[in-house]
Amino acid sequence: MMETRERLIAAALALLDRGGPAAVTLREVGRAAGVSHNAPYRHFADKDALLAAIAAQELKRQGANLAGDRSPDLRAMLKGYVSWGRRHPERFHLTFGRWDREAPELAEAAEQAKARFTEAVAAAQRRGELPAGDPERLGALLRALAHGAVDLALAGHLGAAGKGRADPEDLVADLFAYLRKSAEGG
Amino acid sequence: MMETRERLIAAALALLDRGGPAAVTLREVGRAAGVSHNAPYRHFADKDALLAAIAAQELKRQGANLAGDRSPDLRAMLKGYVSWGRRHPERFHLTFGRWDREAPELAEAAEQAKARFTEAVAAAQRRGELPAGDPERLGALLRALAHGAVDLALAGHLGAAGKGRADPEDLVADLFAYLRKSAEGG
DNA sequence: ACCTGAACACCGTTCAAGT
DNA sequence: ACCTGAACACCGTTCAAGT
Repeated sequence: MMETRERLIAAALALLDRGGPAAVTLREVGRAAGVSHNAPYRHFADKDALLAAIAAQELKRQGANLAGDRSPDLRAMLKGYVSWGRRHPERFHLTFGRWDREAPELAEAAEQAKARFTEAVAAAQRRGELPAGDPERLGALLRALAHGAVDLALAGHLGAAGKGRADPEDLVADLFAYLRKSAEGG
Repeated sequence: MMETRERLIAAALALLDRGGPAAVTLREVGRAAGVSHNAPYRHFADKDALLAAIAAQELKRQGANLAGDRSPDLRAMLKGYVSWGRRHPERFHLTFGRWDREAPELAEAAEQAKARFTEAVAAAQRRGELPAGDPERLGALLRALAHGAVDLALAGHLGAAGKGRADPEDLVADLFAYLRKSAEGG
């Protein structure tokens, strides 16, 4: 039997996916977890803390998916990020939205993910696929593009299907091509 | 004297800036506008429609700011977008967040802004500052980067001040540099 | 055409109390 | 240590009624 805390998180995650943070009512969470509507307060400070726990769990799962590979490929990491965001819009917005201090475990998970990503950028630079320079800053460029492309696509601001249509995957590939060309040209 | 509808939008905008969409309660909006808490329903279908009206107004204002210049500079447009987003986080999230059908005037304002931007991209291409190719797709790359950089910065995911720190403005400048180099190299 | 007061169903949160 | 039922203040929305 799952612990109450885990059941609460699982129930909240299902509600989040269905209708966003507004649909995550503690009453519905409690009902789905088989407890009263204020039992969550024994496990989380408030509703925001419950949502922060979901975000931390998503961040850790993404890290775990990549932990299998000894040195994960940069393109694979970005592809995974993009496809996860498009598959789970509400988790994407929650996880990479604003957290005011909230849970320290969230900040730690984010820091680890960033470090892994920066390492993959440095590896790609060594292979000559990316231009030289501070890998953290180049990594920020790649993360910002992937994040923005997914966010705009989810909001429908990237253009409808047809002529000028560009998927987030296309934009990431475009940026890689420009960066590689820039690296060779130097 | 402002029309009631305008006073409602102005009051809602002030509340949005202070505390996000959750702080925009129709009761508070009505109080600030000097009407009852359900008078807004005479002007907007519901709370979401009121928020959509704010988003449309912001989009139009951004367009009006650029309308002064006959052929607005691409860098200036992106700089304006970034600084607006950083100055008004709640408006940024609302305006470029998800709208489900909502108001048609919103989609129209967004379409106009995109067209103006694509034109500026094409002009920069003619000047040789950007590589050749579909201007709409290259524009999507630039918009996605600027949008993602602002969003990550607002959420605190771009790194704290210090070593690897990169502001959205820095990332936009980096991308321009890579693209120019890529254009020259070809 | 625009506005109001009362009412309804819902929500986050607190609290005294139970095991 | 964990959970419950009742209660409080708040919210979006509807409705009958007013000018």
